[in-house]
Amino acid sequence: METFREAFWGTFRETKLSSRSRVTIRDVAERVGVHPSTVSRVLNPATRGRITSEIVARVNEAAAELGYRPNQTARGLRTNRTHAIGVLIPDITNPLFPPIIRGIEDGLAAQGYTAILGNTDNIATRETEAVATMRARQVDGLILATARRDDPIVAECIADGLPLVLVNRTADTDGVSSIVNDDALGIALAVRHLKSLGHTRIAHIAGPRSLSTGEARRRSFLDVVKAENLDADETLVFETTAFSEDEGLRACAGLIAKNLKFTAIVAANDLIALGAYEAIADAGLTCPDDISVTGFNDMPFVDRLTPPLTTVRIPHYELGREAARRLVELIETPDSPARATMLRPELIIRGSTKAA
Amino acid sequence: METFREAFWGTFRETKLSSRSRVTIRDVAERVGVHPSTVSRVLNPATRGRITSEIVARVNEAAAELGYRPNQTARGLRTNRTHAIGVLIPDITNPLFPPIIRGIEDGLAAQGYTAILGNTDNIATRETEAVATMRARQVDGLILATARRDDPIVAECIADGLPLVLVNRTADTDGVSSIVNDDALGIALAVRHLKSLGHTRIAHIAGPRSLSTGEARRRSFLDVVKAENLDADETLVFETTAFSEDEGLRACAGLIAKNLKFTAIVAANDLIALGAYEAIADAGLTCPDDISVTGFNDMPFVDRLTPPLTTVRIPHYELGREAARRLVELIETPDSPARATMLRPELIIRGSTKAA
DNA sequence: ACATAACGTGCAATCGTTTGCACAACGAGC
DNA sequence: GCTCGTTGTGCAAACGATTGCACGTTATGT
Repeated sequence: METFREAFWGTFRETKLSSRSRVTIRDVAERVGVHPSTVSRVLNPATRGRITSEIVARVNEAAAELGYRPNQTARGLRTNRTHAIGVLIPDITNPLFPPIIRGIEDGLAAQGYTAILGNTDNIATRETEAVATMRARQVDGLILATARRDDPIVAECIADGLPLVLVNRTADTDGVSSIVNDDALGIALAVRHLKSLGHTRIAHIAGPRSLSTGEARRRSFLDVVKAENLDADETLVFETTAFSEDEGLRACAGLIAKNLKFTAIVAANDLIALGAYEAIADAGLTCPDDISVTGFNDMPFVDRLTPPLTTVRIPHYELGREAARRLVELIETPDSPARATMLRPELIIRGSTKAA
Repeated sequence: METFREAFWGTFRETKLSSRSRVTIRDVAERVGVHPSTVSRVLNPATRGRITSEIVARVNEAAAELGYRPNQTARGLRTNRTHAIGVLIPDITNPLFPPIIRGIEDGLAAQGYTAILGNTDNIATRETEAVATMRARQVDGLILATARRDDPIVAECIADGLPLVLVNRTADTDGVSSIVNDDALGIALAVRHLKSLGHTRIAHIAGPRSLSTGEARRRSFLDVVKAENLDADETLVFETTAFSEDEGLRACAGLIAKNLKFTAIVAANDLIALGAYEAIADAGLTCPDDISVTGFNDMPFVDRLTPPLTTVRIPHYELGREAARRLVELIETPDSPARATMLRPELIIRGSTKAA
């Protein structure tokens, strides 16, 4: 019987050899003639110093020869650290997100972490489900680009002590780290630009108030319009249910239909601005001759539109990169405090705005 | 001493409880009063049938009450399956890729797998490094959007028996599964469209020959031009070193400078077409009045350019989705054969092409 | 009613690493 | 030359789940 098992395991090993994660720390140890733990210590920079340099050399050599690759799964089980980070975004095909994600990935990779991505389409159930999946995978932390102002997931993570950083959008919950752009400043730049062009009746197509970006931009719009002594007519603010082109179209069409005599629109983001472009064309008007439009985000390719979109540029890549850096800090420095960071936006003046 | 350890572990457990993967299969087992293996069997759909339904119910209840979440890391160590897939792409900020990635993720998620993303910027060293990282993480398979025609990584994966699917680009290696679009057909559609508009001298700005897309499109262009009895002048084909806007600009400028009297350009992809737009404008010409241009891919927003780009639409999302499906098949059906699949592209006629 | 099969559950080994502890061997101090 | 520190390694127990095997129970057939 023993011979059978021997044979079985023999072939099994062989099969495995020709396929997956074949060589283990044990194989390396055997070849060098030391204990597996010694190999482990050699491979770990922190404990390497405790081992005779000759053995270090021989272990490294053997590891290289055998093509040893540490098994992160096993390591993760033992250390309870996977060096994997869950990244939740609404939808990767929204052009706003790729640069942010790229920043996150670069930032994480630089520190030895990798990202596990999940698209949630802004659907709450998919969000909780995605978080569950990530946690089952034992991620060391989470970066959310999906936060709502009142977000149970954020609350849950904080309660559970799971390192968390919000990016792009933040939540009202306090004690949460976030990297967002300065929405208030961005809107102020846009409004002042329009004022300098002589516009006095400016409309705002706002995003959903359930999102920090929608609310902060709307709030700022109202404040700045007042501060700058422009027509502060609340009917000029139209609230959408999503930051989408369709909603922008619907909102702008509504605004035009009400015949409110505005000469400029501050859109809460670029997609809404795109919708506004359509609505303006549909109404037989032209941008910027009849109505000036500003966007928000400076998504790729909005400089190629007709007319090129005047918009508020936010540092997408840096947002992501900084979020990654912050999260790793949170993970590796046990009692680092939660901080909310705002990055500075910049107004990019193009062809969609002109003198009233 | 024992008391100290007790105390230590006590607090440790407590700390852990309030933070990470707290409740294990053992906790559930204890509460129900059964052996951990029984809990495991209940939780595994395949073995659940072997357990008394009353115990199944009690285990499920206890698991729910305790908020038990299986630890994928531990499971992966034991089963040697992580249900994680490595996805390598050149650069997520290239608008071509987000829809593909979205397709991949949706396809994987539908079958219980998750994607680990890596950007390689078409740099070989980053590719091998990324693959090493993925393999260290014990991914169950790889989807590559980064393949070159002659690609050592592809060869390595096949040699090692690591399930692999190429998407968008393929490799010359045989025995590899791939999901790509029908490049030859796409180019044929573009060329015939231009011929039908009366163009006879058509230029082609080709992509790198080291990539299957670059080579297949170039090859097809030459074939179709000949087959359709158009001017088959090899000097009308300009080869770039990358599928980028810069390269498109450079190539098109070169073509124009040589005064070759062509009236249309078939660009190997949309970014190259964008570069061509610039070069045409720089030369004081206009598209499509002086030169018609076709692209390839139908990236988001090319319908918003001036003029809107006539291009070959490839089914990005389906490409990704199908790649995911294929990979899972490869993983779960041991001896499923490698297949190369081509999806059908479609010509989208817009404003960048007009009668000669 | 008895032998046997089928069924349900427990036992223990295992996946590949890490790490606290124990313990040799060595040089140094007296 | 003996003890005491270092220093460098080995040992073995984890981490949390899966799974072949064994065993005790109950149902089945005659």
